[in-house]
Amino acid sequence: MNTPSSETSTAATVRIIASPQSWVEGEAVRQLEAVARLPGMRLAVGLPDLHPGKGAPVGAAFESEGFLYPYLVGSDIGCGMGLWDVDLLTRKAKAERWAAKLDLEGPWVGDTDAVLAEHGASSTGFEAALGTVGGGNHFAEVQRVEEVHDARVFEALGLREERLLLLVHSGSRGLGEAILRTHVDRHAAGGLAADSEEARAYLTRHDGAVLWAKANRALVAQRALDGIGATGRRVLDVCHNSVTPRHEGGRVGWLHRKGAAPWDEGPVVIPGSRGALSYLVLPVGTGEQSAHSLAHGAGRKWTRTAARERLKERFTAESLTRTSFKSHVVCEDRDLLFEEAPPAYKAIDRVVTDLVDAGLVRVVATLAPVLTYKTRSRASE
DNA sequence: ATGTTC
Repeated sequence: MNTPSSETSTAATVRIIASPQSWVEGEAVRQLEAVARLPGMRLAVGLPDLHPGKGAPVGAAFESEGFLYPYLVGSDIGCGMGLWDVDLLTRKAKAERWAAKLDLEGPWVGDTDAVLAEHGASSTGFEAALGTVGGGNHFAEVQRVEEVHDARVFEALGLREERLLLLVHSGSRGLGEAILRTHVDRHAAGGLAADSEEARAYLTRHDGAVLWAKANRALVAQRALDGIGATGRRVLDVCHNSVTPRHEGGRVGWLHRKGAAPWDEGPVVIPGSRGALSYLVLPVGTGEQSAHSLAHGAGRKWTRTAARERLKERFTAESLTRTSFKSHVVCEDRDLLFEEAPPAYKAIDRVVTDLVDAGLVRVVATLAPVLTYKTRSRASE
């Protein structure tokens, strides 16, 4: 038998950061292992919200060398979470009134070029979607502070227990999808040599989409704040779908995040389902074991189809527009309401506990939903 | 996830 060496050992390290209590679907693990066998792959990490995706798993981070993989980033390049401190007291919240009126559908009427420029982004031809949350698991949510666990960090962020917050989950809409399609048409799920012209071209468009998505979250926030008659200050904004270079010891590693929040960009919010707490956490430790990444949410437990089938038997659509927190959900797409219902997701407290136990984060505060905006009916457009 | 299913 040959002595193992770096030359003969090509498989990446596979690591799943989840306690036995955190249920992870077998298919997600198989997908993680398949990604680990791709050329150049060094490390494949599943976070506790790991679940199956289209070919590659979601809730995962991958480090490669020499090759990068647009397919692993997926179509929603730049997707992420932004948190705003709202200049309004929680006791002044008018959730029911806001739920009846708030409307973020349709193109935003204003100077989109100026909004993009503010965020270092430029026009792409997809500006009709700028300022819209999109579909799937995207949302804009007004939240209140449930409990402060680390007052020092909470106050250092300029936050106040009695004030509302706004969390926006959205991405690059049709732009990222178009960028991935260009790649997939030619290479399918195959990667690109990192030093190739095609890789440079992809990364240029990718970086543009990351900035565009950040601008999009800011405009969604502005529209939502206008809708509730408030102003806000952005506290944080992190991307969980991207590929970025990491320079270590003269080598360049490519860090792919697919539904994985950054460990190395300060505090992040890890949202639960739309009927659960969200966690404001501070990354701690070294981040090495988790590829400098964190869980990005609760993680889907049931497929969209399974959620529709199971939950339509148990709940009326009307009942799902209110939550156990007495918060309101604006979701006039009936199927989406069932697909995104809380039972379709894993328990967020377990996911966050796993991150705490792994020495990756400290909980700063928990945030409870007041009003979740998913979508108004298309008929109103 | 998606100017989706003109």
